[in-house]
Formats: sequence, C-alpha cells, structure tokens
Amino acid sequence: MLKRGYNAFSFSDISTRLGVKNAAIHYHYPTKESLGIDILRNEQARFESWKAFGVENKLYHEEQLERFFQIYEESLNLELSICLVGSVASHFMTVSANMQKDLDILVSDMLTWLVGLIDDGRRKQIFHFEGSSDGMAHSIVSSLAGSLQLSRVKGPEFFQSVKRNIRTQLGLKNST
Amino acid sequence: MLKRGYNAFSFSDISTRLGVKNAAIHYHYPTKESLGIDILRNEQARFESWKAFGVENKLYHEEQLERFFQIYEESLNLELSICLVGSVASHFMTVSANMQKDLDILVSDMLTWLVGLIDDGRRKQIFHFEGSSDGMAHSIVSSLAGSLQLSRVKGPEFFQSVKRNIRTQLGLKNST
DNA sequence: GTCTATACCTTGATAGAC
DNA sequence: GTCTATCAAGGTATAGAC
Repeated sequence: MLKRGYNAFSFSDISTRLGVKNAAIHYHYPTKESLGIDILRNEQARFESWKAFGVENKLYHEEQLERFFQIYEESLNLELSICLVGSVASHFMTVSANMQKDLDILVSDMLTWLVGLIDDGRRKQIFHFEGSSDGMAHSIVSSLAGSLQLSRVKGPEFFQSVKRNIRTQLGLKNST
Repeated sequence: MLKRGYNAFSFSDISTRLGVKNAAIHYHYPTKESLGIDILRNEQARFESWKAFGVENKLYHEEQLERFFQIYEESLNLELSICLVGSVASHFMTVSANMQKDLDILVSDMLTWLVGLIDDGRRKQIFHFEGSSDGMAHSIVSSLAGSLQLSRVKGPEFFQSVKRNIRTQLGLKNST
C-alpha cells in the first residue's frame, strides 16, 4: 500500500509474499476496503501508544520533535518512500468515504499533537519563531511528508536537508 | 493521473471523458508509459516557459515566489489535490526507469530554479532567514507539495496556512 | 484457516474495417 | 483517426472441499 498506493496494490502483492493464496486474505478481510481501513486504524493505534510513551517518559520538547522526525525517517529507511498518511492523502478523492473518515481522524490527531508541542514549546521559550504555531506545525508536517516523496527522486540527503531546516527555523541547534 | 495516480488511472478514464473509444487513445499513445512520459515532458515544457516569463518581465523576487505558489494553488483550485510531481513521486518506485528519469529532470529543474531565487533574494536582502538556501528551498517545495495533499483532507485553508508560514519564515509581510 | 476452483470485471493492447 | 471486435492478463470476490 505504501509502495504502490491504495488503488494499485493488490491482494496478490500480499498473498505471494506470505506464501499463501489469494482467498486466504479474503478470510481475514472480506473486502479491500476493510483491509485499507484496518491498516489506517492500526496506524492510528500505533500513534496513540507513541504519544503515550512520550507522556510517560516526560520527554523534553526537543526529544519529542526528534521522535516525530523518526516516524518519517523510518519510512525513508524502509525505502517505502512515503508515510501512510501521504500515501492515502495523495489520492484522497478515490477512496471510500469510510477510509476518508479514518484518514481524517489520523491526520487530525497528528496535527493536534504537533500544534500542541510547537505552541507549548514556544511559550516555554524552547522554540523561537515568527508567525502562528498552527502555520508552523502545518508546515512541518507538510514538509516532512513532501520531502519523503521527493527523497525518492533526489535521494535521502534531501530529507536530511529539510529536517535541518525545520530545526533551524525553530531556533534550535543542529547538533542533535 | 493527478486524481487517481499513474498506476490506478486508466485509458477508459480518458476515453469516456473525451467521448471516444479506448483504441483511439492507443493511436496517439501506443503504451501507457508513452502517455505518462508525454505528460511529464509537457509539464517540463510548461515550466520552461513559466520561467521564461519571469525573466522577460524582470519580476521581483517576491513576485516570483508568489507565482511559484500559484503553480500549486492551481492544482488546489482544480480539486485535483496534488501536483504532478507529487503524484508520481509518491509512488516513484513503481514507474518505469524512463518515467523516473523524466520526473527527476523536472524536479531538479524546479529545485534549481527555487534555490537560485531564494539564495539570490537573500543576498539582495529581500529574504531573511537562518540556515542554508538549499535547505530552505527544499523545505518550501516539500511543504507546498505536502500541504496540497493534506489540504484534501483538512480543507484548502490548510494550504493557505502553510503559504503564510513560508512568507513569514522568509521575513516577508503577509499582506501580499 | 487455507485450499481449489471459478465467476465476473477492468485493464492495456492489437487487428482490421471504415 | 476512430471504430468494432477481440485478446490475455490481472483484479476483487465467492463457494465449497479439506
């Protein structure tokens, strides 16, 4: 799904890699949509525990930001090119209403979290920047998702270059 | 192609809208790949004349930047959700080597242009920011492409929010 | 839970009439 | 240049045996 996109990936992609037959997948997921929705909800659940980890360990703002970078960097290292959100969002209008709804929930959740981190960090004088916290958070998410895709074309160094720029624009050092 | 992605769009999508039959398309484009490549080269040519216009009219740096925003804003208004580059880049590894090459040319061309604008604008004290011009330019392109996709999920105001943030981070007023 | 077998559809592509 | 007709391949999905 990450590699080919929701529309273009097939049951065979899964069944052949698992060494089973096509029908075996249908036992677990009656329709393709049900599979797509489950993947989205799974990602949503992963993000919830990801957030919980940060709270439990009382991580600093900068650590949280670096962890957020890592979410995207994992995709980059897996050579999957893009995050799940970007994969579905890029062809949003072609997926079912149910998938749109679940993607909306996931995206909103991530945005809310990041806006909170950025805004709180600024009030605590950890981040320094002009403009609105909303705009900055939206820009960060967009540039991470976008650079992941462009890194497929221009190489992984492209992503690193964007990451450094984000740190700089937040008034952080780049030694991290 | 913009709406469904290269892998998922079909000859029927085109022929039905044109009111012709499938075979008619094959007369002009023997293979799907030849069609994809032509679309990429067409976009490349459009960008060349787009650049030429700016040179001929000796546009200011800020005007050039706003025109660059407009490239993406057009896609947003057409409700196509994403730019051509992002559409193909998001599933880069599934397209043919020839398409990868042409996309690389297009992306590199756009990046070179924007890096030049940003760097020159900073030396002339029109843009003000910390960090490298490369990183800033890469971030701008990434955030525009990414926000276009996320705007499908969160609405067009999301893109505007990112646009304002870019202006702010370049030390520009947002009255433009 | 997985298999075989199958139904039905869409896809990219080709041949030949007009 | 477009049409009809047709093709092989691959897609989602289902039924029933094991």
